[in-house]
Amino acid sequence: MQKKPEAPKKTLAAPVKPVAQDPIVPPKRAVQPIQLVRGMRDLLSPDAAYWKQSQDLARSLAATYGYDWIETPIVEETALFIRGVGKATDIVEKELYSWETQGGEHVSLRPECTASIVRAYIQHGMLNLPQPVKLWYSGPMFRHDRPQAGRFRQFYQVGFECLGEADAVIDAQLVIVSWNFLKELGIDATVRINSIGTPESRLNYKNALISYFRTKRNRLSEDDKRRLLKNPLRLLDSKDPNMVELKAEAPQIIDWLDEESKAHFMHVLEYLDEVGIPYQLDPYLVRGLDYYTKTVFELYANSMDQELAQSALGGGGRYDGLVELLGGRPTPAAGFAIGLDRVVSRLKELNPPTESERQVDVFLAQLGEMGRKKAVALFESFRQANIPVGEALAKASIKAQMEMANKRGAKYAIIIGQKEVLDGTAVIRDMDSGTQEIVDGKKVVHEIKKKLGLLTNESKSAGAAH
RNA sequence: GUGGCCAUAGUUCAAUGGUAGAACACUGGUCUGUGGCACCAGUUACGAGGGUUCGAUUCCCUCUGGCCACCCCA
Repeated sequence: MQKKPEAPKKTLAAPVKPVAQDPIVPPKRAVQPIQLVRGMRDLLSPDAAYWKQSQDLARSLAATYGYDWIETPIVEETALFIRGVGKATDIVEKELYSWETQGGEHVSLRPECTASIVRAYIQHGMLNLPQPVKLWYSGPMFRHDRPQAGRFRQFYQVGFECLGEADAVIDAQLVIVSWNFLKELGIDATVRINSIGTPESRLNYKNALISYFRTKRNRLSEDDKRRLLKNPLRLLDSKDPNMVELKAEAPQIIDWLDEESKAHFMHVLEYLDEVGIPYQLDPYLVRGLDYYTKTVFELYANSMDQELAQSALGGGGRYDGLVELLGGRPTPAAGFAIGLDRVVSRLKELNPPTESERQVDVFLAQLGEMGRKKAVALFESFRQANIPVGEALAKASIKAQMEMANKRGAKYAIIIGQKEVLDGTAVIRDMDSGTQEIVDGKKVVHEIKKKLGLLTNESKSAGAAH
């Protein structure tokens, strides 16, 4: 190859008159590629196995623990979340995707699913079903938060909710299920658990906390002063080093629980002890949603190297007041949700993806137009026989096809060229040994079945009778 | 939402005030009858807009997106 292009380029360039009538320079690209919307992402095929693994496990746990499938809409009336999650929470205050529809409805993308489940429970009269009603869900949630690793604006949760039963054993079993979920995926996690009592006892505690911190007001950071006014419970998980000291002296919620909540919490812990679930009592654990009562818990990944910021994998608790708050009859309930995005990234770290691309046992290679035609038909025969076969029908070179066969880990390559078509045969190549045999073209599927050990005794004789 | 760092081929990374290279990947060839090797060739990028400048991918501003910390949580 000479450098011929030089000349034509110049001759082409010369006659172009710099008319410059249109100042718009032809763009390098026809159109600009469009970026992802902030905080959104594509889930791609190489990760499919991890998603499937966790979703399958959720499904099977649901079956064994007796949870029924439910899927609620992604869009709900905004009021559901304002009432359900709580007006003063971060989720509602600054993370809600809300808009007004053409019809004037005020709707939002769900930031979590519990409120929707409760709405469905009320709406479908599930209180008439045998109690408790146990439901599980899996799907995308949306929060307009600042994205970071492990934090997306559309993220996926799988959750279990148990409505209509107040007993502490429910709380315990929910912790057990969520723990088992992570455990069976091979994720080492810690349960942190606490009780925040009834709304009344919590209010008393809140007041005690406020008066305690008021006396230390001058030692609080601006941030913490704001929290003291807005959500004093949040002061407890402040990371300000100053707070560690102040916290130690602060009243603890445990001491402010009513007798019933205290007993309830003790029962929950006893059940957990019985099953041997490791947990940490965390007197500072208060969840960011208003609806929780009594038991609250969170699951954290135990990271091996450095402490990851986004290590919260899930959480849940009891929400005895929520059904009533959303217009149903007073109904006790509890549940949890686990963040699949973080679980999947954890799984991926734990079991790095293997190099294996789409593996097939058999690869079908063809040569020449006649061979290709035959191969198209033969591929269909394999499909009917339910045997996955790789192909590159659009490729002409046998070499390229053999490369592909190798890349996809095929044990056998079937080769059909001009010659085979004329003879009514096919070549089967053993990719490991490199040996080849010529078989009757009509029996290729049968031969491959035999080699792959897919023949039962019956089909063996059936194949022979053919 | 606040603050900081960052943005170059599909990916991981270079270089440069005079419009860009490598590796891997991809496509083709050596080789219309055979893969795991080798060699050769080729395609593909300065996130967007504005400013400074004779000239900007490089400097400045804005936007967009990513990462980190906070906030909060999954």
